Amino acid sequence: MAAETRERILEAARLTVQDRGYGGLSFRELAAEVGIKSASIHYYFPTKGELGGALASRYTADFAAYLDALLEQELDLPTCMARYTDVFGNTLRNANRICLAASLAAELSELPDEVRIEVARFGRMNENWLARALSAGVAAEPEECRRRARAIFAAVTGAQLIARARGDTALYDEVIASYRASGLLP
Amino acid sequence: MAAETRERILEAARLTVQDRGYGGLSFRELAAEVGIKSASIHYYFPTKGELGGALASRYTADFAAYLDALLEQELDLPTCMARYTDVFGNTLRNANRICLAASLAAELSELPDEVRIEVARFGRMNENWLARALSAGVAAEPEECRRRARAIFAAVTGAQLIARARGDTALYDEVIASYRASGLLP
DNA sequence: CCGTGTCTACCTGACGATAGATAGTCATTG
DNA sequence: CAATGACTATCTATCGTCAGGTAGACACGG
Repeated sequence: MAAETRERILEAARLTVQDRGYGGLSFRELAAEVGIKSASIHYYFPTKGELGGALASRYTADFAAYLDALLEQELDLPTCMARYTDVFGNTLRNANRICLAASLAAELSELPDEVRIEVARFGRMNENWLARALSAGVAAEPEECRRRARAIFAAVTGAQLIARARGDTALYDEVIASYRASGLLP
Repeated sequence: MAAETRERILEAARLTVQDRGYGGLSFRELAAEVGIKSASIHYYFPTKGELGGALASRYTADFAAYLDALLEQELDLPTCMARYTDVFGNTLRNANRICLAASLAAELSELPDEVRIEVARFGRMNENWLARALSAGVAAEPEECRRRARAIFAAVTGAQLIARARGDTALYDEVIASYRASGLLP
């Protein structure tokens, strides 16, 4: 039970931000969900900015761990990409939530610096991973891989956002299929 | 000066939401920008939800008007698409703002119903327009046009979001170029 | 084995700031 | 005169934050 409360706070905070944004996250509501008092959250995270930073940092780390394990399976490129887009698809299907970084990016000017930095880090991490995955599959030049990686990350993020805005999860899969058909997605 | 204040409120509110999200919009700050008192805004928009709804509705209408005028110019398809992506690019270059609907979509669960409805309407409008533009240029079947239209709208939205998150406007143009190179964008 | 000190993991209670909202007032304009 | 458009003043709710307290666990010197 030691550091478990800290985990539960981070988990609950993540789910809230993915659904309602950084502004929709309040210490009191969060505390009620976890089953403690709001002041206790300050014990673990002195300020909201530190909570947001820890949250985003953790998110990137978890995401990266999953993706790296995926790359080690040495799947063929289309399957690997399908797994990648599935991560975002599952988030969407799971109570209509979007990528934490996308949620935060929309409110960028409202964020403390430490959170903003983490949002950018998440983007770079995805870009790096995608570039690696692409270069392993096709013999394209590094710069072309990087450009394509950015495009894929942006496109997948957008698909998630507009599918949710329309309240239709199936739209995500349809858009991803269209990306594949057009040649954007291997 | 009659209905002019109302316009100034809507304009200022739009800029704020595009930068800081719906939650970042407050009556007091907005009033200060316009040069009136917060109570006076309630005269025009009794609740925040009504302000948000009017704002999003106006945004969609203005956007649609511009796009329809674009279509009437009967440009070739690549040029037409370039004009379309330029709209989002200009928004981004203009003080690092994103599409109003994308900003709102990220906070979807925080929005009053009337605003949520308008966000979905904006998406449908873009999809409809893009489908029309595509069908005028290439002899593709209607359903294929629609799917492609959705994909383009999603991809462009995503490009805007991640370019801002990374704090690099040039990233948007690069991603758009990559969409074109991969075949997603005509 | 007892007492003292320190640490963890919370809690109570309150702070000032700010949020959206409203009732009532008043000057200007047609 | 009556409608319009803005005002003052205030309400209640909620926000992040903080000072300070407490119950229990653990270590250690005598």
